[in-house]
Amino acid sequence: MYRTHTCGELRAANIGQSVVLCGWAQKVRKLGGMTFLDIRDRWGITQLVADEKSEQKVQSDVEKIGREFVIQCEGRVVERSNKNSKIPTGEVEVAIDRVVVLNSSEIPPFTIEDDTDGGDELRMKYRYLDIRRNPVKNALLLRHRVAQEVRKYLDKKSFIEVETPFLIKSTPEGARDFVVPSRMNQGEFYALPQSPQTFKQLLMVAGMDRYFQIVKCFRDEDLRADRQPEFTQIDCEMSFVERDDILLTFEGLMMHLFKEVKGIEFTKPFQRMSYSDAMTLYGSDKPDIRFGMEIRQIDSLAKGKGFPVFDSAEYVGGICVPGCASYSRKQIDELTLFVQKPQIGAKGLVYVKLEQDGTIKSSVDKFYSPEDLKAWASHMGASTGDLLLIMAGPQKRTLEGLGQLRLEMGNRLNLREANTYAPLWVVDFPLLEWDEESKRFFAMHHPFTSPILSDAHLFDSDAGAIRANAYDLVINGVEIGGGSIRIFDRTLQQKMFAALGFTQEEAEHQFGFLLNAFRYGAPPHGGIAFGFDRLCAVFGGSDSIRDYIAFPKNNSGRDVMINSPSDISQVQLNELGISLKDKK
RNA sequence: GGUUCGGUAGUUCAGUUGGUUAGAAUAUCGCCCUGUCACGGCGAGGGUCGCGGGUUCGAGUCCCGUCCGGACCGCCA
Repeated sequence: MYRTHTCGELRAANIGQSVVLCGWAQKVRKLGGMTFLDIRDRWGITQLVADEKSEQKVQSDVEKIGREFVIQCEGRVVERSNKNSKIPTGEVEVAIDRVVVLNSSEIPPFTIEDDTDGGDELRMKYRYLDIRRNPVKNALLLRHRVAQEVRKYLDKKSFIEVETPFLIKSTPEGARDFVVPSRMNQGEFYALPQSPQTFKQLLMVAGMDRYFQIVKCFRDEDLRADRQPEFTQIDCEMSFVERDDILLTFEGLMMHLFKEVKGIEFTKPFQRMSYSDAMTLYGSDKPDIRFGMEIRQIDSLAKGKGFPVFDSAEYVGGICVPGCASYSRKQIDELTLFVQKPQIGAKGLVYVKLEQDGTIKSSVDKFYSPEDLKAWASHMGASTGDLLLIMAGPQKRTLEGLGQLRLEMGNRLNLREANTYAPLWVVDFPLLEWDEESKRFFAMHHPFTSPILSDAHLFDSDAGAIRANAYDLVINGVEIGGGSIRIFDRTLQQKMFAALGFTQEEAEHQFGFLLNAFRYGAPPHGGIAFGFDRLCAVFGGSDSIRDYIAFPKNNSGRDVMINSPSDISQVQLNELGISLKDKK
């Protein structure tokens, strides 16, 4: 045994014991006659001390220890004369009897401290050092805790964990596939799964009834702070269920996680909102409902008064920002620039200030009387001291722009507190999405999503209006999970494929295995998948999922620690029957 | 594919209209220091200013190109 205790364990109750600790040297503080040495491991940090009473060898050994040396120390637990209330082991220290350097260390490229001096790139390159730091270490511990609680809850609810293959078949719908060449079948390729979607449905046909898996998924698309090429889902599917059975089961999972991991109890069921309400009120299919500031349409009040911008717009609407009537010209200009960014692309921003003295000032005073503007204010629920921000233009874009402006104002007014959690089910998504470029419908969720059956008659008349029996879980404006009731009827599935522009042959070629399975008695089923990395980040109060992944990739999909992707040898290429195009 | 911000000491950054020997903090090393815990004091070493080209008497600074990194748009069923 290298050690008797961990570095986070010793308390006043241990005083007088002889102990052996192992860990990394965090910091050596020499004070002339005495030396303090902090030793650290996953569990915590303990102060070691050598002074005049220590043997000469101990004193000189301690002085040779540098940062991040791996050391073993034998000593006696003593009470500190100066206690440190900031750390759990702060009442005691270990008087060193013997210290051994198990391994020395080069000087690390950044400091191993909570507030490190290292930038992101460097930390990624030396991720194994970064993980020694508390913030990253704690993120991984949190992730472990969440995973364990997921398994505990789902196991209790009779779900079983089944592994599905990673080397599968490329499909045309959805994200770009990562592709793996086959040596034994030259010229052919596996694809890595974007999710185990079809396999979990096959498991339902196979009678497993309730399946889950905490599983890696792969999508070859450009990255963001909350998107990695490989990420983890909590993937679930249930048989003989309707939508509400699923919502309640997984609302239960979320409540369990919030309680066990965060100590937060939800007493009421999660709010539910239709996709169309989410878009009209929040300009987003993943609204942050921690704060109000809902969008209001004012077409009927704003049009026909001679202001050409509004008169010609498909949609006029705005948000009421509480208490911001005092915003300066400069602040309003900033907001105008914000909505004019190419990412939002608005033409401009109209403001109406409801001043404290009861007067109303706006950027469109020329066109609207104070009475007109008062009508806007009362329609938008504004009161004295509030600021109305109005945008106009094409309906969808303007709503989305207002949605982004709303989030920006929420940030500016600190209305998006990290420790407040507002979960929300968004339901009744459109089944199909029209793509202008290819002039065809795409499945908004995936091709196996069931329409709401009362809408199914619209397949031939107005397919774009069909609502899907699909749902997303949104927490604090982050899409945490989504799923649907699946089609289990062959005729309906064929209508769906037809709407997506698949011929019978194409459908057979791509999804024949699933359609075949459906010939042999598919139960009604549905499921959901949660973004595990995002869920952990939300629990940790962070916008970036990277700290919750032990070894993440950077913006360009590179692992800067192992330097991948990388070349492979000509021998490997030959074996695979692959020749490379010349780079230009 | 696009927009935008950045790249200067091991690290995080500053560096004025283009002008002497490129600075600070921190880390590192040395000396001093008996209760530190962001220890303190004194001192030292440490630079391909991402790379290439251009403008100029003179470029860290201006221009062009390129590489790398961050955020975002497109994309992500």
